[in-house]
Formats: sequence, structure tokens, C-alpha cells
Amino acid sequence: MSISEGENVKGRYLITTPIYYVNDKPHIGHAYTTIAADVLSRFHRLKGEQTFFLTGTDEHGSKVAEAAEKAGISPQQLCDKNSQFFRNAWQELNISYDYFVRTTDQRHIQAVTVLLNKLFSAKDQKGEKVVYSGEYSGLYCVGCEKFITEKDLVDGLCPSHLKPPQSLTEKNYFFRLSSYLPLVQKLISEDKIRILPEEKKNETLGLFKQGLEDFSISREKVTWGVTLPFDPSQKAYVWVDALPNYISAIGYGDNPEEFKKWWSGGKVIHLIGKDILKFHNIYWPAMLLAAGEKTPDLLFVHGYFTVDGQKMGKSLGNVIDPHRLIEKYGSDATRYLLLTQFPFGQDGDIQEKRLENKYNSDLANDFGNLASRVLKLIKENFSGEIPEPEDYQKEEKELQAQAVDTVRKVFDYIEEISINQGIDEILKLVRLTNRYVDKTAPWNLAKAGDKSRLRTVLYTSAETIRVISLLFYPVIPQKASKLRETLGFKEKELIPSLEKEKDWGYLKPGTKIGEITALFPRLSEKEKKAVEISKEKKMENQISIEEFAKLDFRVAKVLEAERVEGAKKLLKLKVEFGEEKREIVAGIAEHYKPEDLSGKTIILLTNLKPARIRGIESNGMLLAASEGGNLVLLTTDKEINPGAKIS
RNA sequence: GGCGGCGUAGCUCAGUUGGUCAGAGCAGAGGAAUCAUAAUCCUUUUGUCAGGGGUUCGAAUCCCUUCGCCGCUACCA
Repeated sequence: MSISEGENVKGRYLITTPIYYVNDKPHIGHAYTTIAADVLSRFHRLKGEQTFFLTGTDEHGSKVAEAAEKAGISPQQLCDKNSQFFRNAWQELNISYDYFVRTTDQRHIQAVTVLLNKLFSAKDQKGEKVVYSGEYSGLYCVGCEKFITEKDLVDGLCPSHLKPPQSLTEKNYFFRLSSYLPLVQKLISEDKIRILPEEKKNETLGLFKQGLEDFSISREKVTWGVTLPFDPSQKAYVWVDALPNYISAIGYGDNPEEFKKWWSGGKVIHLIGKDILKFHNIYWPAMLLAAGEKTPDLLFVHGYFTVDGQKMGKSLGNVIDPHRLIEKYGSDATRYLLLTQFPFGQDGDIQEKRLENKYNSDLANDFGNLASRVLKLIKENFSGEIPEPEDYQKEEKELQAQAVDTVRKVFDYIEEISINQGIDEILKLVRLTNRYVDKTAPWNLAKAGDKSRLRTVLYTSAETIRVISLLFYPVIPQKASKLRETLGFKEKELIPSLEKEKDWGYLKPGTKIGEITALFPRLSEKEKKAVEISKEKKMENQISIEEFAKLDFRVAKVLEAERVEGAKKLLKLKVEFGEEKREIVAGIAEHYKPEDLSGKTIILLTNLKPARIRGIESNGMLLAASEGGNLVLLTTDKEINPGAKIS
């Protein structure tokens, strides 16, 4: 057990995003996580810390194999193609990853093989084998030749083959998660594995209470995957294939020194979305412990967002392609806007209107215009050379103190992954500088011919803008560099360094400034409309008559009823309506005895998606009214034939 | 049903351990200024801090409870 050897070298970071499944196209959700990771990485590099920023694609699994077959190409070709989409998107967004891992890379496969062997030969504290063979049972579609989950079913049928799946059992290898749960739980509650935000830590700890079962690490029927070294008839299942990307990319399988440098020698930060919380917060540390490796230092779980109040989803057609935002706002502004819509770590809503507002107010009006006004004043009054400050007065000293203080605050926030607060501090400094410029009114000093005071004021303003360019660089790298170029920095200094320029006075008087252009041109009303996607907002909680008409309610008669074995609340009912007979399961056993039900007239929703409850398929839902602990069945006021439609 | 989270100005949200905590930004209104991307700066309206009860000298902040929303989960369907 090597948790104690995790004596971190200060200032070395491994920062990761999840690896994205190649069956998806890059969307705004992927972009969000990746941008955040990029911003964090750039902040650490700015501090001069060693940083390894890792992202990549997850490429195995039967879904990929299927998609490839459909497209008439090999799975590898499909992966090559789709993986490239992600790299293109990241290039557009200026993502500075150090390594792009692909689970179909030979080196990844090798690392997974090494890990699997390690796990296979590992024993837990009680001396039991960590990996054991067992049986996995699930719903299997013969057409697809794979297991499908209930969620994938449409009307109880496999959506691609329109056949009911069959229950099937296959041999699998399992990971003895149970042996590591107490330790993982302890590490999490003691913040040895830190989980942020705090709520997500609690949520994770809550999972332990619910009981977690050993999980399967292999599949027999899958062909596109990593072959188990100890059983060639099986492929590694997603979690033992995907999660190890974090170590394969830094040399777990082929470069122990490099691996050690980053993994045990650095602070490991995983950025994840809340959908994969359980796997990263529990499975992954457990696997690492079993393999004798250090557990991650920090798991940051960020939120999900809705778009204009609606969940994002392919079916809803409101998936935002990062391209569109980049076209409208540019790469830097897109980065800024996505990160500032809501606190990192919470769920939030993205609204076109708010993106526009924020672009204009923060970036164009506050920041861009500040740079413009100050630089133009320098150009006009000092023929484009940074003036030499003379006598710093109270106003200057205050602004200086604020600027220096902001640098400290921003880095403090970033250390805690509070990206929003960090950015907010930068914006505060921008506003402060605008206020300073207004208060000192350099244009009046120019008119009055007070050159001495004017020099001091303009130098102070420009120098503060330089500090802002330093702090803003990780968020908006291109624009920040552009601004630095205008401030007169040469190539090597376009990328700032905290060490060199954290103190006041880095900007050298006499430096010739460059050509002044608008950093973030304001969006005109026309441009706003050009890309608008707003749709009629539906009244919440109201449905249309068409929607109601989709519900097929019928009068039905109960033929027989019986208890469901082992279930307190469930009854299995045979019902009849019109010509049709059906079996449904209803949770009414605590209120109705089976013998009282036969012959009863009920109201049945007939076109509800079937569901398996306690192994029995239920093909409809009867209506009942409940209040507190009371429940009564709905029936008809007078006799009517079963099958009668209700509307 | 269980577990967890959330509910603070029109909007997005800050409010560590209870005592200037009733705030910021945006939007709205009025004004100043004119260097600047018609940008900036100043002033300003709205809040039973979801409702109720309790602990306390004192609670948005702790406890109980009700309501609403969200997530996971279950013998909901």
C-alpha cells in the first residue's frame, strides 16, 4: 500500500480531463471541462510549476464497433476519424494539452495489460485474490450481439432490432471492490483523496452507505477492446480500460521513471463531470490501491448545464456545437463566457442573451475599452512611448496595492479550483482601473499641460493593464498576448511569467507601443440576431392537447390478481380491455387484497413504456389517487365496456 | 420510499466557524463626463434571505418541520 509514499513535490501537477467517447461529436459540455482544465494548467505554468495536462479519447467498446460496421470502415478507422474531431475542436479553442491519449494507442493497451496482470496477481489484506471470475447476467440482444441496459430499450425492445432482449449470463472477471471500500472511504473522509466541491464529497460518502458491489472488469461478447492477458477469450470492460488512461499516458506501461515523476511525485488532479463520479471517486482509487499505487489527490466534480432552461440532448436538438460559439465570439471569448456563466462545480443554465450581455459588458466595455482608452492616450500624448512615472500619489499607491493584492487572490482561488472567483477578481481590478482613469482624468491633465502628472497617471494605468494581461492570460491567451504585444512586449514575453513580473514596475518606460486595435469589438444588435437561436419558450407544466392525446387511457377490467413473490407492495394483475389482455404490475398490495380486485373496473394507461419490475414485465399503469398513506383506485362512474377510450 | 443537494433583489449568484450580512455583477431609473469599442464614472428602486416553529442577548447562517425544484437509488409505474 503506497498511499504514504505520496510525498508530493511542491509545484508539480498532473491535470486531467475525462477522456471523451469517440462516438460523440465534441459538444459544449466536452469543451467546458477541457477549457477549465486548460485554464488551470496555464495558471500553474504561469507560476512556473511543472504541469502535465492530459486529455484524450476513449475508443473501445461495442458501440464503436457497431458504428464502424455501419459506416463500412474498420473500428480503428472510425476512431482515427472521430478522435481527430476532438483534436480539431481543442485546437480551435487553444487547448494546450501536453499529451492526447487514445485508448487504442499501443502504449495504452500495453499499460492496461500491465495493470490487469498486476491486479490479477494481487491479493487483498485478507489474502484473497482481487480479481475473481464470476457470472454476469443482463439483457442480451442477439441481433446486436451485446448486452443492453434497460434504459436503452424502446417499448421493451431493442431499438435497433425491435426484438425483446433475453436474459443471459456470461462468465466475467470481477474486481473485489469490497476489500477496498473501507480504506477508500477513509481516504475520502480524511481528504487524502480530496473531493470538491464539498457537496460532491458528501454525495460520494453517501454512496458507501447505499452499498457498493464488486464490479465486472471484463466482457466476453465484446470484440473491440483490450484482451485480458490472463484470459484471451475476454476483453477489458470500460472502467479498467478507460480509467487507466491517466497513468498509461505518463508511462505506466513503458516508462516507470516518467510515471513516478508525475504520479507519485506530483499532485494529481482529475476534473470530471458528475455522471462519472462513482467511477472516479470510488472505483478508480480502489483499483489503484489494489495495484499498489497512490490515489489521486484531488477530484473536482463540475456541474452540468442546461441550455435556455432545457436539458441538452441529441433528441432535443439543442446540443451546442462549440464551433458556433467560436464563430460568434471568437475562441478566447468563448472560453471566458463558458467559464463565467455559473460557478464551476455547480449546475447552471446557458442562455444566449446572457452570453451576449456578458461579452459586451465584461470583455468589450470594461476590459477592451479600458485598454483602448489608456493606450490611445499614451499614443496621443507621448507619441506612443510608455511614459516614465514621477510622483506616485495616494490614488496610484492604492491602485498598485490593489493590483498586487489581486495577483495573490487570483492564484489563491485557482489553487482551490475556484475558477469563477479568480476571474471575478480580475474583472474587479479592471473596473477599479476604469474608476482610477475616470478619477484622475488624464485628458484634463493633457489639456492643462500637466505633463508630469499625466506621465504618472498613464504609466500607472498601463502598468495595471499589464498586470491584468498577466492574470488574464490563462483564460484568454490569444487576446492577452495581443494586448501585451500592443503594450510593447516582444515575442518572448508575450507569454507572461509570474516570477518575473509579479512586482510593480515591470513595464519599462520608453517602450514603444504597438498598433491599437479593439480587443473585443462590441457585438452590434445585428450580429446578435444573426446567430440567435431563441425559440418559443414553452409554458412550464403545461402540455398541449396533442401531448395529452398521446396518452392512451382505457377502461379495463381486472381478470385476476396475485401477490408478487417477495415484494411487499406489488401485485401482478391480468387485465382485459377490448380484445386485448395484458399483465401489469402495480404497487397497491398494501391497500388492496388480490381477491378483492378481480372483476374490478380500472383506468389503465396502455401505451406506457413497459418496464421490468421484480423480473416481471409490466405493460401499463393503472391509475390511483393517493394522499398521505391512503390510496384508492380510479374507476368509472357507470358501467361501460372495457376498452372504452378515455379523453 | 431511501440518500444527497438546492430554494438570498427582475436575472446570475457572494454571503468560512451565528453578532454592520442584507450584498456584487447584469438589467431598470436619474445624473456626470467626453480620453475611449455610443464605451466609462457616480447615484438610485425592488428583497417577510421559500413558509412555519425552536435554540440564543442576537440567525440567511444552528435544530425541527412544511412546501417547491433537482440528482442518484429502490420491491413507483
